Amino acid sequence: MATSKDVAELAGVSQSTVSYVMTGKRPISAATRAKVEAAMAQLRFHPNAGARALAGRRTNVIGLVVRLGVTTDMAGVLPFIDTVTSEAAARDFDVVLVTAEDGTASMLRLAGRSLVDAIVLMDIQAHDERLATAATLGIPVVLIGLSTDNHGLDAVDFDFRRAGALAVEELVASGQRRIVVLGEPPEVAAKDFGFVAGFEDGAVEAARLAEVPIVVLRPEVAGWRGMLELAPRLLEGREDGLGIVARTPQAITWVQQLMFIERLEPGHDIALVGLCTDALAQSFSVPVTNVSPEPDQVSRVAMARVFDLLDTDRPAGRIHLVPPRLTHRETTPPRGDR
Amino acid sequence: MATSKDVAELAGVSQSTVSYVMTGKRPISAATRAKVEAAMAQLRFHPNAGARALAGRRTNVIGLVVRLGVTTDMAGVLPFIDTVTSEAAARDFDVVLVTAEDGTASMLRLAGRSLVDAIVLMDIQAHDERLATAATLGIPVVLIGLSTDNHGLDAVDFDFRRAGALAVEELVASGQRRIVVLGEPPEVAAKDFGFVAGFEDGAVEAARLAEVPIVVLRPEVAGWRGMLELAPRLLEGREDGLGIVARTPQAITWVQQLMFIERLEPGHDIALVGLCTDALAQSFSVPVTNVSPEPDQVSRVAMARVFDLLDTDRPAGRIHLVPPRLTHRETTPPRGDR
DNA sequence: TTGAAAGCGCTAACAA
DNA sequence: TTGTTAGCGCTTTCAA
Repeated sequence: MATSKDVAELAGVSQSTVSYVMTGKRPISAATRAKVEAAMAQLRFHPNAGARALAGRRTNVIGLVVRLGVTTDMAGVLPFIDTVTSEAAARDFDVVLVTAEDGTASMLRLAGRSLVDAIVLMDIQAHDERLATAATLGIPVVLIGLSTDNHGLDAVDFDFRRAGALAVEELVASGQRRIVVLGEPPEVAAKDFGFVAGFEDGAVEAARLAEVPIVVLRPEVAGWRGMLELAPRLLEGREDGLGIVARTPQAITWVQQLMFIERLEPGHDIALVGLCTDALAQSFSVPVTNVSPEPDQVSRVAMARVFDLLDTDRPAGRIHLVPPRLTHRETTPPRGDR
Repeated sequence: MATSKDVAELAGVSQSTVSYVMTGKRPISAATRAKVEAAMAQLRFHPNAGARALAGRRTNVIGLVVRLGVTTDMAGVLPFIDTVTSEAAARDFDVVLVTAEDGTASMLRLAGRSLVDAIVLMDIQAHDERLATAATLGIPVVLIGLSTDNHGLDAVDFDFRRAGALAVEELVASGQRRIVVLGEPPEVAAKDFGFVAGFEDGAVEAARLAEVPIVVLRPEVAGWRGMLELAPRLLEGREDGLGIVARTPQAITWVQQLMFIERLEPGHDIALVGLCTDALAQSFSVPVTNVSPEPDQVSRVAMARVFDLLDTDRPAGRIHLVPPRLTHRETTPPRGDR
């Protein structure tokens, strides 16, 4: 591998000039810059990351800490990971991905070894033991998700509360007189994710304001079994106009399947709003009216925060909520129907 | 952050001794080792990754190059990513994740900057432009997936051909007299993934050996629409005993939904074998007899190869195929039925 | 069994 | 606008 010294020699300049051409931290004449860049290209020069990190104090790597074990739905995390890496790449940063149940040790390692410049922490729980550690790392940390105590760290999240409200508002506006929210099975609810409660609270509050009865149903057991047990209570009172809010992709699938079995027509006999990405909403046999959790948007904002904290030395502790977006599809009647 | 020099001073030894305690590359007396380790703990010492990479020539980081854009199913990649990172962590390695459509530039960067010690390349296509570059990187590269020309690189893959055969064999053994393989919509087939052809070839070959008619059906358009158009041909001749092989999670869902609509009972009126993980197979309303693509196993073997190439200097170019595993569930009748 | 010292390849003062 | 030079924190000869 060619070094910056090689480049300097070939270009007939000093090594520091090569460095300044790369970093742009001091003015370089056009002629010199051209010579250096030609030499770099000719030698296929890449600056050694280790040396760079050692001398400057930037690694150009950020750490992404995810806990896949706890994550609600697998497919759901990927858009975050994807957007985080692309946003990083756009700034010439790389991403070290850590998948650990308890990321505490990993974070201490990443920061302690000066392997990364900043950390993005995902899957935040209402009571999250990792945050105390994260706050003492000495490098910027941005949370994707909210905790009851963010320990002064910047946080970005989807506005789940507003999302729950939006789903209910759509159902009410389309004429439904009874709302059911399909909640989490006990394993997930026990995980202490703030967004589950937030979504449900938002839904309940919106129903209260609209003076429409609402009930949150939670399967006793996971899987289709739990869904079947819930079916009678779920479909109860549907003659008056029933609106179902499904909080997960899995729940959407189940509701659609249940309606097939019962020969109920989505959007006519029963209205359904799901919380899922647009792509998924469109893939169902009957396209689902959905509230999108905007993973791309959330990740993009989180990365903007990261670079913000890296460039300027702003005070941290800000919270950014990404608003939900509802798209009307075939599982809800046109507004004002009935 | 404490440095190894600080540790050396506190322990009353030289800096090189501290280094040797960490690397274990020369014998250290028990007493000295104890002193040094105490000092390291007291100072919360973490060796600086950049300095280490610069002086030694190991970064203890491996690169994982994925192309999420092209990937067939999103949820399917996560187990690979998860296992790769865990296997790395077990060896005190970190993973830099790159998501790029064309990973060529990324690989050159990762290797050129000496950011990683080795690379794992995923989503290999039959004709994969990236492999020529990968082969000249000067660091170990292990492929997850097969190409027509592996360029002398080590490759690990699931045995899709055998998997296709296994699915058909199960259906034939359970008494089905006609086999339909539900293939890919045109966008995916066009991606030139060897595993699609491999799976289908394996299925066709097995049917030929068993002298059972087989047909591969490919939806014209993506989504449920394409599925509906296929329905008549799919269900054709089911009176004689029809066995369906669904190659993707999506296809399994569709087949189950179609059977619901047609009031056909899976495992009785029609037999179904799906290619998907055990976890997914169990989550369907009727648990699906499945062939598992064993992502954990594949990733584990791939990582073993990586460390093998890193430690010893073996010749590369080996191919490892992970055998499929079929689990009988409720969508196929007990063997010998009918 | 241990220490001293010379770099690894870059960045960033300090000079000119 | 450019060059000189002193490190960054580790690994690894070479000596003892």
